[in-house]
Amino acid sequence: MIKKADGNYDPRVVEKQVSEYWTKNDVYMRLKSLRSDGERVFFLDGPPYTSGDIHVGTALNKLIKDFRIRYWRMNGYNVRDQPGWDMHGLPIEVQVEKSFNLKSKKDIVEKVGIDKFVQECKKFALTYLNNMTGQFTRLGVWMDWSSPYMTIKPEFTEAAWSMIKTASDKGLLFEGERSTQWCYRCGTALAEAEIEYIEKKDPSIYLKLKVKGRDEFLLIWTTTPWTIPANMAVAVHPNKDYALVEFRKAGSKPQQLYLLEEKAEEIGALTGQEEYEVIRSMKGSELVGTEYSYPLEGFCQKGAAGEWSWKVIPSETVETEYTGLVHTAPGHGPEDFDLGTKYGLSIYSPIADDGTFVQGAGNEIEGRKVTQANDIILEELRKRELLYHSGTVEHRYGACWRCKTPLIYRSTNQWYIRATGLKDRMIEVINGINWIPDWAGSARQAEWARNLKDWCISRQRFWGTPMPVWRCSSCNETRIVGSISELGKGEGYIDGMDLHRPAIDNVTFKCGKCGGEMRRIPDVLDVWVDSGICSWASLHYTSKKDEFDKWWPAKWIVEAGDQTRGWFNSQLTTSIMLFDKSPFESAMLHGWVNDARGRPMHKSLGNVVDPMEVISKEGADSLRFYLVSSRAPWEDLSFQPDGPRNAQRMINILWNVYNFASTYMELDSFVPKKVQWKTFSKEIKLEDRWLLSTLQGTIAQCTAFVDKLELHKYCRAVEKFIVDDLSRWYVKLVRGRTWTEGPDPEKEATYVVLHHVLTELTKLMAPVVPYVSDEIYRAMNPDSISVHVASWPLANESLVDQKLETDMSLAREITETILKSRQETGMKLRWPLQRIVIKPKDDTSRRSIGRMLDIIEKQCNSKSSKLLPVGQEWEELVLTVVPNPNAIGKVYRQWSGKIALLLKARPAAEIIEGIKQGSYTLGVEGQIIRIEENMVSFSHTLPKNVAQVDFSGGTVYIDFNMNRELELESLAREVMRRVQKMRKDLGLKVDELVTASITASGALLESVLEWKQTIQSECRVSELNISDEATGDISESWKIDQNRLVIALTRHREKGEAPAEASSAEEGEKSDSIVMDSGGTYAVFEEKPEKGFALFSSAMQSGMAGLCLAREFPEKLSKKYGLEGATIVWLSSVSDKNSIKPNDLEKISLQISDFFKASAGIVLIDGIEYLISNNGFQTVVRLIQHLRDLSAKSGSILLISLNPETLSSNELGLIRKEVDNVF
RNA sequence: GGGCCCGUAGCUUAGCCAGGCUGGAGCGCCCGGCUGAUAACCGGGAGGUCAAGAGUCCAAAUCUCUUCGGGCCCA
Repeated sequence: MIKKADGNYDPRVVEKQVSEYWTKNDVYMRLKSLRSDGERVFFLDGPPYTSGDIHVGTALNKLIKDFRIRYWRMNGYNVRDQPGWDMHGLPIEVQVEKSFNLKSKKDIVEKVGIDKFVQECKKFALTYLNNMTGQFTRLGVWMDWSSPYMTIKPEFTEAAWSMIKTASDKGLLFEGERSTQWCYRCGTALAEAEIEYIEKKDPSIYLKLKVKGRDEFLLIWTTTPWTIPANMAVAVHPNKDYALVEFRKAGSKPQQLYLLEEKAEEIGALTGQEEYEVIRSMKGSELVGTEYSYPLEGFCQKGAAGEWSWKVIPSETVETEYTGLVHTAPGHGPEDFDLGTKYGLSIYSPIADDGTFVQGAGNEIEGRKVTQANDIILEELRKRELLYHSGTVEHRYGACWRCKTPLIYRSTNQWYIRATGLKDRMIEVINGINWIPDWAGSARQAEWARNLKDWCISRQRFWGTPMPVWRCSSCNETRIVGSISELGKGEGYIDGMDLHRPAIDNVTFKCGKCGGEMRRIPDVLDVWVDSGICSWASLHYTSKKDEFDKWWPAKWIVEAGDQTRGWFNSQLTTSIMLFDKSPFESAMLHGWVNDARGRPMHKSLGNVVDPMEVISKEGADSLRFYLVSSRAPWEDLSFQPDGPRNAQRMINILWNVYNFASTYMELDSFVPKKVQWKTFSKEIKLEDRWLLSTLQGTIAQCTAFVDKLELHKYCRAVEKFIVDDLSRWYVKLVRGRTWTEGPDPEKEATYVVLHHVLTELTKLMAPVVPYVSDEIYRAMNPDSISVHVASWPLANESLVDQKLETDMSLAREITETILKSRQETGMKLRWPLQRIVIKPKDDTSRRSIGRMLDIIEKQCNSKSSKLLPVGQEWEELVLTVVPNPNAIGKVYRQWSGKIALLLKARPAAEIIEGIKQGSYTLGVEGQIIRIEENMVSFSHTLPKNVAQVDFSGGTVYIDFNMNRELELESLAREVMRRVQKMRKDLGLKVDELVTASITASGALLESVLEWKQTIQSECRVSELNISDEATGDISESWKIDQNRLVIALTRHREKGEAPAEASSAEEGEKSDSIVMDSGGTYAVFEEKPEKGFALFSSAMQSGMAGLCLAREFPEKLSKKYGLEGATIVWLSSVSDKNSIKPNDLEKISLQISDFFKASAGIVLIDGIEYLISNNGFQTVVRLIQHLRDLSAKSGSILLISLNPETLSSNELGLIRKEVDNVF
């Protein structure tokens, strides 16, 4: 049976219950096994980094994945959904360093030791793995959390080694000295992907280099004075125009500088030069070979001399910026390096890995950090009068994305993958991938690939996959280890050993060339290697080739846009090297989640939104719906704090529909399975068919959107259906039907429809709001496991009725038009309209409106409605004749004015009729005047108090005229509304009875008298007094149409008067402490009615009369419980003068009400179960409701004893709601 | 400097690819309604030079070009 919704929508309660249900019933694993025979889909999770809590962006990422996986599964696929974790690398090292309070890389080795440090890193990664798993789970993400892939596992190490071995075999691995981006805080090289660009203020200096043997200078510009010691040359563009310019300024010696000719004025202005003169112009090429003096001669160590050292060299890459002469330090810049290599310059880089100048670099600077050296060097240059100008500049500068330290270029020995060699193939492969959206691949990824650089994969750190390179200490021979079994051949290998540092460093090999000892080089791998190989490492590629063959490559991956240079790139590179193809068939991009103003979330900005906090307030479903619905997945999102709350509102509307449906389904014990669709097809009304049709359209739309991954559009279609179609229209239309008591086919048809719609709808919503959809789905389908096990709904074409949808939308339009007009007129919906008259513009409209007339009438609260035939005017319109004096005057000059007057006085219809017949005649001064068609026109005027409004299919006339009857009814509704409002203000239960006292005058009084019965029943007023001076617990007065209205309400019980619950709880279970107030209704849940009878007899002892209904034979009972003086009625089918048949509820009701009328007393009903099994649960509940009202009115006590085992917990709950207390 | 994305109401956005009714929503604001789904909900209103300009076209938020502004990535 369907159970009523548990109160209002509280996501916290719902999500807790649902997730407990999932866990308890192992729903996820059951789903997986149900799909195990389905077509295989390899979904590959991009591994998040285990170093903290999940971010809203991470949440969005997993949501999209979860959505698609659920959708696949609903379509029968067997999805490989292993989540992954990226667990090595600098961020964790940095945090662990902090936890040990370490200042530098050296400290790790010296103060803590690599072993302990690495252990701590591992612990850290695992801790956060657990933490984040919990958070993703709470978000409702269903992936295989019990067996994720982790980049720290041996299979990853082995896969990485095997990849590097292959790269080496293919000649794509090389070691080389290059100028690389270096983080001196972390003491390691970084790859392109690891650089974050920041705005940084730096020195901006113009330096004069003296041309040998002349009093002329080359003017160069740089932001890094600390690289001047390593200066080896000056580069110029061979084809650009340069000049030797003399600058003059009063009080200073003129100076002659080489620079770009076009920059002369600008550069002169920098130092306030008064005039400048171009001495000589030349192309850059003419400057090539010019020799200059090393500017810091004697101050610091300089690089080794070569043919081109400290000379001008040509370079096509020089741009026309600043002076156009570029300071070249091959040890400190990639382009400088390239130039240096080309011209045989010394790759001089006197900087140690911690960013200090090495010993011997020069007395003043050795041991100093590069940043400190800047000032010292500048000072020295100033002394030497070589500084033309010194200022500052703000520019984009690379920083370590882990620790934010600005990077330096430093030439070091690193290992590279020759990605440049893969460029062309990579672009081909990219073009073969299905990118969502298109431009992610064709524009972005391809663009990245075109600028591909060799990939520096070595890192001088500790927590990472070790580089599989061993090197002979005597002959330098290297060996690349490609597998664990190969490692096993080494000295010091222990079976199953941890493959991390420092253990791995103890494994040595004997050099095959010279017999010396080969030791591993201390580097670890870039973490992007770990994630770059995960598509096959997670499949245990090196040991289980069959798994690889079964799944690889992945069907689809989805990550944020920044992965173009990150994970997309690393995967493509490794995979093309090994397999010459992409490891994924399709890749989707998703946007960033920024703050409300569109700025990225940063701890420093204090604008970070914690998804867990949102979930704890608004629930995971609301967060999910908001994130997915608010825009196209690939666009950035500005996270609005209101967003999840609005989503919750939408879910709440759905919940209200469910609440509405389930309330009545439960009352009527609706069992969906018993319903045969066909049985009800006759009872199904227009609105039912309309909703079913609309649902099919929604299903079709949603499916199309999801297939295109336009998830936002899918969400909007769902929302539109729920809010507009289901809640605002359908429920409104069928409300009336559900109020009918007793069995009623039309009502049941509503149940069938609502049940069907809620079932299909929750399936449709399952991927986005997994919690609430499962709750509602299972409530509607109590025998099913979960909505997530269900199949994705299929639009049923046979239920689609396009015509009906069109007609209904016309009906909605007319209704809205009328309601709007009511509002403009000030005619409340509560006031019934006399009638509406609709004039359709054509047959189509008329047919449409005709079938919808009932609906329109009801929704507009009109007593009647009329649909005119096409072309016919409403006969009640007042037709007015409008004479045309021009036309009349032409024929009957002198009588013109008189004719006009006469025409106006005649009935218009008569004139029309006459003209129709030929002409209309009238007599003027004895003459017959013929009125032709052109002499008159007609206009319609509306009758009094009638409004005319147009809509797309015609015109509607709304009769706002009131008559006495309508007015009285309207006023009565006004009174009822006010009573209800006061009830609400009093905080009464919906079904609680009150006494009312009303003061009214005039029509209002008449209305109250006329509608007294209705007011009482509608507002649950037990006694309604009309008095001159209404008084009660609360009273309020109004003025309605000049008539004063005072309503006073009196509660039957005050809140403070019913402390039974509280006191009994405090005092424990003692029955003598149980307090039953007169007027109350109570239940005793007990297996045998002992306590019930004890309470009953003690009430009688206190002087109350007693009536007892029981299944046991009265005499026996009386003896057993000592019930002397009580009236005992035997509930039995045996005819007896003291017995009532259990199915004769009327008689039972009568007997009890007679008893209550006689005097206040106590009634005990034992054997409620018996009545229920004979009459149905709902009927009995209604009886109890009726009796409790009577009991309240008479100040009696109603006591029910029942065995809780005979009812469901749900039914018990409903009983509980009907009584004041349960003992 | 280059590539890509974006610019629509106070805010968040739909519509743009495939040009065509009066540019739709939600939030907020103002006004009203409803009270047997109700600490809900519903209706109405105000609020738009569709970033700016030019072009194509019978017709441009939509296509083209230019400019401006924001973002991401690369130099």
